[in-house]
Amino acid sequence: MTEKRREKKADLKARLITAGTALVAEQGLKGLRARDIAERAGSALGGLYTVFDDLDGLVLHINSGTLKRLETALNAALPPSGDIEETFLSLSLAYLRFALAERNLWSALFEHRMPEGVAVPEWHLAEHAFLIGLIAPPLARQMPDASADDIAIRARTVFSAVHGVIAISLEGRFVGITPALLEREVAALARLLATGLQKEPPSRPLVS
Amino acid sequence: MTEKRREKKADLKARLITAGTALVAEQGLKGLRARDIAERAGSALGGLYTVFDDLDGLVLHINSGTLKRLETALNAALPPSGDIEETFLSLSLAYLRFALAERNLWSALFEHRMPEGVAVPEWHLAEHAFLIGLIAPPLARQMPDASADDIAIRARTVFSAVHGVIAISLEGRFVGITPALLEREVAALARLLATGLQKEPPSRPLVS
DNA sequence: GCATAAAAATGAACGATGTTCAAGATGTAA
DNA sequence: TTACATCTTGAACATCGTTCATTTTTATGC
Repeated sequence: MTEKRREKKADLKARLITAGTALVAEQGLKGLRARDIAERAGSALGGLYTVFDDLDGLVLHINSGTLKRLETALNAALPPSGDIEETFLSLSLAYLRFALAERNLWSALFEHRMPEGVAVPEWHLAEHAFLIGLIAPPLARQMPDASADDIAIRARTVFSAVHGVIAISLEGRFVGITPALLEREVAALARLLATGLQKEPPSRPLVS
Repeated sequence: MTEKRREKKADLKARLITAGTALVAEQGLKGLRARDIAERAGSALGGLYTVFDDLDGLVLHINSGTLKRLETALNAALPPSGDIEETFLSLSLAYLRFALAERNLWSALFEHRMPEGVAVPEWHLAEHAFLIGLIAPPLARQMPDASADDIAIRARTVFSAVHGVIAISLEGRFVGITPALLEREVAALARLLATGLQKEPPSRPLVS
């Protein structure tokens, strides 16, 4: 029965992620402390480092859980029709509501930085792919001549634009904006993106 | 001559900001250390705390300088015509180039967070206003019935959308994208925003 | 069951960090 | 020059992430 060891380790890992998630939700990523996590998870300080290489490893797993919940929320918001305008609008507003509901955890997705020179592991990068997967299909219908790569890039642009509006707003860097107005802006942008972003003619020269 | 004291203090402050700016440019905001700053500025460690309350105060001033350079760069990119499409396109590409040229300093603008519960000081929030001021005038011409507040909000949406595309790309969270393709996406978005974001009819209901 | 070896959990200790403050250095004014 | 006020300094402190010798727990052989 070497299985008991596996179970204990898996249990500790789960408890650490749960504790870390709760702490990020309460105090934000900046307030996350190894000692607090260990205490909350009912383990010794060193226990954390038997499961993860360092705090960044734990944060990656916290963010992984947040991404899974985001995926669930966005999938639930997908309209059955597949109409691009309806889809973008519904996804954008669902994204906004998720960001508001899980503010600190959502922020942690984008605030977290690996140490200088250390890359985000491949398995975690791949977890972001579903976002493109949600946006690309209706977009592809509207860009019949575009390659799959171009559609993926354009889908990323669509996501990034909506994300930018929400992120800048919730960061509170500019003048504040009411939730209702933020919804209005997100909706307006989503509608515009749904109808306007045809494939750019590659030959059209840019302003230098 | 109590002036000599003022000068020395102002000189120290300038040296600290210069040193901090250089260090952020070289190693990013995460790599910024009080001891490194003091050493490079030729002051004792404690000197930093005679000028600033804490490191956040210094970062605010570093970011302030970055914003001023950004303002200069964007003003230089303003086309004489005042045409909205030309303006948005030119501003967006200038913003992208600034972000690429001063990557770490530009990142610091948005990465930096005040400690839990501490607000960004008013004087620094106000320094972001020029961005709205650049975008609002051509937008106002296209939204003759909109209030000044609505135009400011819409201008912020325009900035945020372009910023989002650039930020997500430079964060490298999704699959990488070449600089040329990023320019293409930014240009496509800028053009779309220039022509498409009319004032939203306030009565139009949103999808629930 | 018991003894023994292997593995894992523990928390004191380490190095690095931001910040403070008593002591010394420097500037101001008579 | 002297006496006072002010500023500068860097050792000391508190707190952080991380390590690792020690202790405890688990697995194995008889």
